[in-house]
Amino acid sequence: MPRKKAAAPTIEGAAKAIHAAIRAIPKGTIASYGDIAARVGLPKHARLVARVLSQLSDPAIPWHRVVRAGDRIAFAAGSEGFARQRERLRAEGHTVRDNGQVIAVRRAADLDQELWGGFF
DNA sequence: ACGATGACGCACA
DNA sequence: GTGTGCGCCATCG
Repeated sequence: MPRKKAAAPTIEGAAKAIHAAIRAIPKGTIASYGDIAARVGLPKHARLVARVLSQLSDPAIPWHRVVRAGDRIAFAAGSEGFARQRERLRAEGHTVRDNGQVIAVRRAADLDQELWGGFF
């Protein structure tokens, strides 16, 4: 059978997987946009993840656990989104500086190593 | 088709 | 540590 050409990922097509990946971030843990994209098999699509979040409708999704590379809040310091995310992150035990830098208790990117690294 | 726009990421000065 | 530039890629006018 003729192989289907690789279609460009769309919000519609990727939203479900991205939602699931974000819901899977444990409480007290943060992950970057790039982490989420890679997790759903779409490396280099961090911006797609951002787009999904910007149009997020389901309030049950812990969007606040998703930060920019370098553990920085994506919103501009001083914006509403910034304030809300900072509140939520602090509520989960993280420290957030005024400039948006997050001193994370735990990062999803390091979770695997935490689970295995100490034993081998 | 083309250029502008993002809740992005990385290299470099 | 901060600012700037460029790559990336789906969307939109």
